[in-house]
Amino acid sequence: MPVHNADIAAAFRRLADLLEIEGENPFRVRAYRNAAATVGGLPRDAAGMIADGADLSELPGIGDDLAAKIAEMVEKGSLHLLEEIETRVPPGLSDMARVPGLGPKRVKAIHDALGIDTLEALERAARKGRLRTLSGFGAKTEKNILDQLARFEGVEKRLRLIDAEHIAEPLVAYIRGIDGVKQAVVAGSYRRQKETVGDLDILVTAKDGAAVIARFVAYDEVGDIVSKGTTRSTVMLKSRFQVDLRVVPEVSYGAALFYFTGSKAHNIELRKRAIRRGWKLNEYGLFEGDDRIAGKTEEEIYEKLALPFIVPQLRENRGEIEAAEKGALPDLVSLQDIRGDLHCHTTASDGKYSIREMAEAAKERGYAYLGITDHSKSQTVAGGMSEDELAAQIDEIDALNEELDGIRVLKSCEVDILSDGKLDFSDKLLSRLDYTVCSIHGAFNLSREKQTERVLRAMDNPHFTILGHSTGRLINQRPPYDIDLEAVMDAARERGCYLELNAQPSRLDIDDIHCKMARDLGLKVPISTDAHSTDGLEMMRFGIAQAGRGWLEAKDVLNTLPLEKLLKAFGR
DNA sequence: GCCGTTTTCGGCCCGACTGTTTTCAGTCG
Repeated sequence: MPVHNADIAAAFRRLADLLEIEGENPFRVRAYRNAAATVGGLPRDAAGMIADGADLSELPGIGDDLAAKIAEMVEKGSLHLLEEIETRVPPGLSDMARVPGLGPKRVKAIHDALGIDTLEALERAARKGRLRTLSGFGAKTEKNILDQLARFEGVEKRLRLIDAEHIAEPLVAYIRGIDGVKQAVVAGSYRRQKETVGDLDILVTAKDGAAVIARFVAYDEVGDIVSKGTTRSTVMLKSRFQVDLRVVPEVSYGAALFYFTGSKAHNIELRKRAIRRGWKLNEYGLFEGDDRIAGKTEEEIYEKLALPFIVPQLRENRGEIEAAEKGALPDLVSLQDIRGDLHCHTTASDGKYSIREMAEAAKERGYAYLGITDHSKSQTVAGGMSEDELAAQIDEIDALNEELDGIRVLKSCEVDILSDGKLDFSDKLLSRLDYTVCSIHGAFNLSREKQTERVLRAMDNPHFTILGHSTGRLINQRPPYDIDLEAVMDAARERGCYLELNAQPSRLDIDDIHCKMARDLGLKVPISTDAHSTDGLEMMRFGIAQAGRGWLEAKDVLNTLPLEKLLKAFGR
């Protein structure tokens, strides 16, 4: 069974958990966690890199030992050290360590004293009041553990960025209305525009932190107050979504914004950079001894550290600091660069509006073109068109283009890729289109080899242009199907095809890491909304956010091209 | 386990809050 980066990262994370419970050197533990992040964020499968003779020890945080362990995983599909530790440390302990409030030390103490190694046994012991007999544990800790166990299931899910916005916007508006609040902004993964957000980190500047926090915890939606100090507070909303608030003085705004935006890995790199210069960087500023030499803005912190400003989307320690040093940071694509949308639906299949209405909405957004991509005949549940209906739609679009001014409607179709790799319409009909978006809507469970083969075969069809939502994942609902996107991208480049970045907040497919892979391969990425209504065109901004996280510049995005060049790129 | 502008050993990011202590350990972000 081929081993993928996610498997290697999971093994390293598990190893780190178990080593930590064993009381191993915390820096060794951190090395495994860092390595998990590095491998998980690689634009290519480590297996392929090794096959190509790459030296993985050149990767940041990967030395000879970890490179050898990655090779071992790739070769054998398992890790000897992990198996060995699992014979000493019961696997249930790593589950216990995931209970909020329980860390490696407490888990070890509970296991050593009471022999507990499952969540069930932990709950029984807490109910019987056995935990409080341990030194360092009291009645309150025991109750907290019980409370956490009660809500343990179903809590872990991260919210889609769009859902987080719906919580954050009214909350920030409320905080801005509190007396004495100067600035209030959401930092964290929300500001980095990650596809999902685990909690909200809100930064406030004000003189009297305690007063602000008193009002914050009184917000209507607050369920439980987890902690409440004079500078920070954590609450759990009634929706079980966590919000952290931090109050700092205005002079520290930039430093705090930097600190709470993260990512943690990016922050640590910059702190080390400060240390090398004999300084200290924390959420209050950049300090030389007791003197604050920067901190009011993020820009001055980067400047002092001899770096150009790095936008939040790039702050993942995935090469952005090295790029900044070399003056090679990407100038990220923005909404203003987009000239049109290449994937949307109308009443001809499962959309809500006519072609004309969609085209007018696109024109209002300042677009020069809009591709109409209704479903093909196999998509019966989504009102897929018959051959005759698509033929009629082609004529309708030709006539409409005669009438419309300032926007060109492109003739296309979201054509099903059948399970054998054939396309769902005849070549003769497809040849009348400006381009196609070809998508998988069924047979998700094929093996990686078969699924990849299926798409490559479809791509052999000369009328194949864009692969729609390339992995089929639905965030928090459905995992991606197993497919070798690297092979697909290579094939797409050879054949003049493209992989879509679907901007739907539940899809964002391809993801940031694969966007970067496409960029590295020189493969332009179309960013499309898959809109089923005029409002749906608005989702473009989520695609732009994901593209930025994948380092895409305007030149890397297909639909920044003006109409003539776009048609040329389609071979028309 | 990694790494080098104090470079092959001896460091490794930094601070707030809670609960248990009575000066601090554990956890979290």
